Amino acid sequence: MAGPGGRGQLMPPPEEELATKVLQIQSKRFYLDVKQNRRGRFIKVAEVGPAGRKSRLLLAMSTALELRDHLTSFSEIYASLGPPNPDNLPEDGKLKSEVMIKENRRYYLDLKENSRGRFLRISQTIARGGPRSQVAVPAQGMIEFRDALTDLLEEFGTEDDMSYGRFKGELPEARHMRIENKNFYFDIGQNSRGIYMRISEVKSNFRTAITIPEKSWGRFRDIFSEYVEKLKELSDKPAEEGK
DNA sequence: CCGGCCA
Repeated sequence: MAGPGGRGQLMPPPEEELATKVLQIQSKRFYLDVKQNRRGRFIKVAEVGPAGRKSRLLLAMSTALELRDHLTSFSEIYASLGPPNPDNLPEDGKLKSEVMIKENRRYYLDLKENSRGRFLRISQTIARGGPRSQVAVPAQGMIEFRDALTDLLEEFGTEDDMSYGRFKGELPEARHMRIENKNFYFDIGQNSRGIYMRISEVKSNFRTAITIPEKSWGRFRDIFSEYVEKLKELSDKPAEEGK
């Protein structure tokens, strides 16, 4: 019920709104809001359809940056596509797909085509089988959408948010590990001080994380191996008095 | 002038 970070409703988290951009793309309106709460800055994307139907999506700034970069390659692919041809569509209608993984959230980007035309579906899942929020951007509007994100990121992205670019695509992918009832997430990131690994431990409504600079990974590894050896010695040794 | 969706 309570999502990660939900700590009861005594004190609703103060949420500050920093900026809003409104895009009109064909019959739809998109609101891009930069907001900020205790957990940091994020962009809320809200889609309002012609009948007032709404759907929304939350993006951490670093995810927004990644999405911005994907939008560039999605629009290149879109531009290179010939006229719609129902005969040679893939089964699922997907012309190109990407997945972005951000801690316990997955974002699926799919350039799709149906009888109405082409569109980019951006959908977000929290845990497996969990709620799914999504927006569908008409393919014609991807560039406009990307430019709006770029503006917001340039103005409101912190140095850490924006520094991801240099190594993008070269840094190892995030990993996830489930051990008993704990989830561990490993994310490699980069900021002005260098590369780091963030290890998050996530339980139902609790999370903690540490950030380990890349320079020290070797020492961490040495300490781990040392402990692994020590424990092995202990368990190899027949039971007797300690020390 | 919409309208897209269960990994």
